[in-house]
Amino acid sequence: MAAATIKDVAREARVSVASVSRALNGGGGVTAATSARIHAAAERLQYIPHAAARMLITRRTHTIGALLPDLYGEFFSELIRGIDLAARACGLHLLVSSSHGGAAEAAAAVRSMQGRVDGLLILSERVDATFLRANLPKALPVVLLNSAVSGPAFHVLNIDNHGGAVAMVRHLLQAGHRSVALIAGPPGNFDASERERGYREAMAKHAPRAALTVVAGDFTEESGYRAGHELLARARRPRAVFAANDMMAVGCLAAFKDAGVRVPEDIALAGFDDIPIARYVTPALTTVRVRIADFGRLALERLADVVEHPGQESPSADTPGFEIVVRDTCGGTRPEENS
Amino acid sequence: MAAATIKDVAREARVSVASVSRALNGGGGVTAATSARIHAAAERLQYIPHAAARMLITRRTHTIGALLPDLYGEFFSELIRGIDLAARACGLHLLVSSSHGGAAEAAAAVRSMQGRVDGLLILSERVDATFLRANLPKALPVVLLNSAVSGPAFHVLNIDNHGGAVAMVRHLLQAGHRSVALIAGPPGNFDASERERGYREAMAKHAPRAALTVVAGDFTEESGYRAGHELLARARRPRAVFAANDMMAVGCLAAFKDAGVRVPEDIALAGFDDIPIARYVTPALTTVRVRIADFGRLALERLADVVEHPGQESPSADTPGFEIVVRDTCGGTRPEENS
DNA sequence: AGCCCGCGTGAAAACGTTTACGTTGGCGCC
DNA sequence: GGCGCCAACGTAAACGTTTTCACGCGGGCT
Repeated sequence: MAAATIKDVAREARVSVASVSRALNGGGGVTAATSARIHAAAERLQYIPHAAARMLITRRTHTIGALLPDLYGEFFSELIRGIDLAARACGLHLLVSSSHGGAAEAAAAVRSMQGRVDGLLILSERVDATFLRANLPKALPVVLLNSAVSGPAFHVLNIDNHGGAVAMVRHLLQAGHRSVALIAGPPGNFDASERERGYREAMAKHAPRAALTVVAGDFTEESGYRAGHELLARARRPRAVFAANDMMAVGCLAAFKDAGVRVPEDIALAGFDDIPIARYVTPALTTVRVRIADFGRLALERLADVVEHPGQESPSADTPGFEIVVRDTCGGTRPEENS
Repeated sequence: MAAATIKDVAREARVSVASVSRALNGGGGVTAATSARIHAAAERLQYIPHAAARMLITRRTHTIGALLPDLYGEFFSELIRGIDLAARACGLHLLVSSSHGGAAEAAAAVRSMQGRVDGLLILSERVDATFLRANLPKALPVVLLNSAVSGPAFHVLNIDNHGGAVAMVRHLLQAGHRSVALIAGPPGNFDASERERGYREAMAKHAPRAALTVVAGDFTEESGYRAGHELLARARRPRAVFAANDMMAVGCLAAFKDAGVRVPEDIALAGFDDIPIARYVTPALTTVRVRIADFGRLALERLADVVEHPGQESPSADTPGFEIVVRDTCGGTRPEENS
């Protein structure tokens, strides 16, 4: 038997479809008595409004789309978690679409989401302003995550890469380490460049006379391992190393272990992200934790706001908080761990 | 300017809307010439069919819903990844809905997905056969993941908990350890009970004279830690410990370390899941890896099949493969690591 | 030559909902 | 008591698509 429609409910409750719609959607204009009769009828028939029909007439899908490059690893797991939680809180559905390497794929994904979503959450390296303008109807609300595109045209939400890096480098310096080297992230990457900027800025401010040491990396464990060996081979070893993300720090730690260099006695080490593994390597990794789930939540709330009140003011620079999580790899004083 | 509709395209191409629909949906009955004209017009107007209208008339959403208990951690990250990949391959959208602790929440989630999806992928402890029958229109295709509900009524897809446990226990025994203890998972849990069943079966078969040792756990790191101490306090320490999941194994490892017990010299240890952390603890954890992404892929493909060909035969017992990943905690011979 | 078939096309119904607009009845007010 | 107004409710249009049906027409068959 096919699902009950609004007409069935109307017939059952001996009213018109209009009254059913009004009673069920709460928009007044219905006697308490009839409303009760309608609700009873709906309950009896197990009536569930047909979402598509409602979308069609309302032009609202109550769904937001999340466009991600790939959801491999803990970062995206946490991100989606935060987004999902917030979506549920806002009464919105979440349509995810990930794993598009190329711009063409991303374009196809965007296009296929047309009309299924009220707004779009986009986190992708490939996506820049021109791409967006080419592939998006400008009516569709969009919030960009961790994106280099700026300007008042789009809403952007970034992790505090810069602030976190500054805080960590300052922490290392204040722990007594004179020189801090950086293992950088991949060249084109926005997060990577922001973290490097933070490193340079903090060094310039708090250790203006120290030499800057930057070795290349690409956010992978292997690149961290290589970078670790490269640092050890240098004439003047740094006293501390700040890896632009945790995976590289883990690789670097392995390199130090293999070389018989003690951490943190011989050299201090810190990462960025606070992935779960950071807690379990030995010694446990000092890192900067960014509240990824909060990040996702903020992004969705912002998008929901834009969807609800279109044509509002230009983007505010909201960022989720971060914390320096001091564990065993950085030496110096060790405040309590904030779990 | 509002988005172009099929009528606009029809006017632009000087044909009727019916022909536009036919031309664009590929279902013959249109001259090559007119088809070309229609495609050109559609291109010119940037026409994108309105998804809701299509759903309404077609009764197909080209979307499948994934109902998960919570997407915290690597397991769900991988699972969604596999599902998403397969969904893209099948040309389906993915609507996720997670984080429903209670049955009431799950029911609400299911209800709100009504009409938005062609099928449902459900992974939830709370969901049993009666719940499903109460909350689902029986027309909606459903595939249950890792669920205890059996019978021909529903399609079920399970991880090979039993097989993995059997294989691991056998491996430990063949590595020369006489006695193997089990750190069990939470009592009501389906995965946990299946793994315990595998443990008992393998012990009965390969070490019928050995004593069975089972200590309680609940899949958390803390419970593993407690279990580790409990095992050490026993009069007769087992030679090997099989933890029903990796997190407990990690906790147990910490307990052994704290107690000065060497792994694997004094006691061997193995886990289940192969979470990323397993590789990074020292010594690296031997465990059984289940291909979670494959699991998600299989589940979605199965669901897509059911959606496409409804009323087919009862569920086949498809399960994703697993591998014993031998690392450093189990002693004995060490084959190559298969990464 | 007449007939029928099939192909290309158009008109219109249908999907289930919301909502603008009538229509009714009851009630207060003069 | 009549007039008008408001609340409650019904009617019907509209959303954008697919799909069924009918129509015209050209050509191959008998």
